[in-house]
Amino acid sequence: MARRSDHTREELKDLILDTAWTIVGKKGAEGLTARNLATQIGYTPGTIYNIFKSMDDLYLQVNVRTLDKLLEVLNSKDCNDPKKSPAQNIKKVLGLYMEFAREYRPYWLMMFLHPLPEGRKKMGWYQEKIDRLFEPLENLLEPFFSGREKQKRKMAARVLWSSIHGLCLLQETGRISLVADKVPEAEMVSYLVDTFVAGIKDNK
Amino acid sequence: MARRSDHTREELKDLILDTAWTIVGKKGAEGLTARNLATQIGYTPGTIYNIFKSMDDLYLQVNVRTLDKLLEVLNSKDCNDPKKSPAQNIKKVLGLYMEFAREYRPYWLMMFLHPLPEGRKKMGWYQEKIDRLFEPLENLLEPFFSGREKQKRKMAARVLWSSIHGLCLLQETGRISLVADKVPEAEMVSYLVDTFVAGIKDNK
DNA sequence: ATTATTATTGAACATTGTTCATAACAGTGC
DNA sequence: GCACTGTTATGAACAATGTTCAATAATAAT
Repeated sequence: MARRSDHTREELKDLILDTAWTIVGKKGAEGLTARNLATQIGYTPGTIYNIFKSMDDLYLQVNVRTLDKLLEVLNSKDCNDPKKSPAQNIKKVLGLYMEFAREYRPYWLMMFLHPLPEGRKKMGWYQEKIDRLFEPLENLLEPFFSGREKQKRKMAARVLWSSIHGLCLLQETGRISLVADKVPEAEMVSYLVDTFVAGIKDNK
Repeated sequence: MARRSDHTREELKDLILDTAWTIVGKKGAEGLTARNLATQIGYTPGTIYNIFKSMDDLYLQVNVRTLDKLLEVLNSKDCNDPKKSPAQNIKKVLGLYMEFAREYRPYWLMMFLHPLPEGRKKMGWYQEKIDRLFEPLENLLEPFFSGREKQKRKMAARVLWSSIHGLCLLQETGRISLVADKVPEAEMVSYLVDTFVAGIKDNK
């Protein structure tokens, strides 16, 4: 039996979350089971339930960590270089997104593919956090829209974001052989942005 | 005990598949369990394993059915109306895709979200079937590319398809509040196609 | 009828998440 | 030191998963 004073409640929470993080990194979301996790930290399944309401709760916390990392990346200075054209900055931010999806694949897949718990509607704070994913793009699209086209700009950001998101999903799940005939994915991002941006300009 | 001559092997396969289909429709992929299915057809779990190698095998067969339906829709005459502009036809086919995703949501989600079995790489025929999803778009994009730009046309089709796919995924999983401020999704499709097509023309 | 074949069964196993009475512990008061 | 109190970790137990496989029931063949 683990000594109950080995860790404070706070330490234990961190320990569980950290261990969960490395498990997901190594074996994916499927590998994150209560018993597996408990064994690794030298406790038993029940302990986890003293700290987290459920496994889904723990999954969510891992997702939050992933989301925070992603938001940090997308808000980096590199994506708002005044010396570069808007299109270049947009390419940069979308490229960073794609890079993140690959580098943190198991976490990223967990965030978007792993089954969600039922009562997910009550977590407004989580939704708001996710919605912040659009902000960098919205800002970068500013030069292309007038002040009263804010609505349209928001829509453009969401459509563009969905596009890159769809590309990543097909890429990372391997469900569809996207890069048929060996077209590098970076070229696809580039093509998407160039075409879309050109379309925005032209479509006014 | 069910009489062994109640159904031929072939009838049994159809019965299982049909029942599986309705279960997924009602309760989603999660509701499709061996025991649940077996009970509904008046047999026992073991019987399913006489017909299908595993539950994953059965999942795959359901996906095949879904995929066939989808391919049929996307290849309908409505998407190749010579009286309409290419952009209008493209809108039509993407709109049909989105409609399908909503109408057949549980099946569509199962196809793209449900965990895949490990040895999925060996099923070339399934991959080829999925790849046929791009064909309608590739054809509709023909007017915009010269004969020797076939490669580029393929890429454009994949990028555009991924875009609508990403939109649908975010929509149907409800993970992200895409339609913030009540922008109808049809408007987003319209905007995507108009912008993208305008970009193609301009970007040459 | 007897035998051979084959389809169906259902108990069994290894996994899940989850609960909860109980035991082990740390602290407090005397 | 001892008894009491409150917290924390436990691990057995429950339900439900996919899956296997010897036993059995139903049919076909002889």
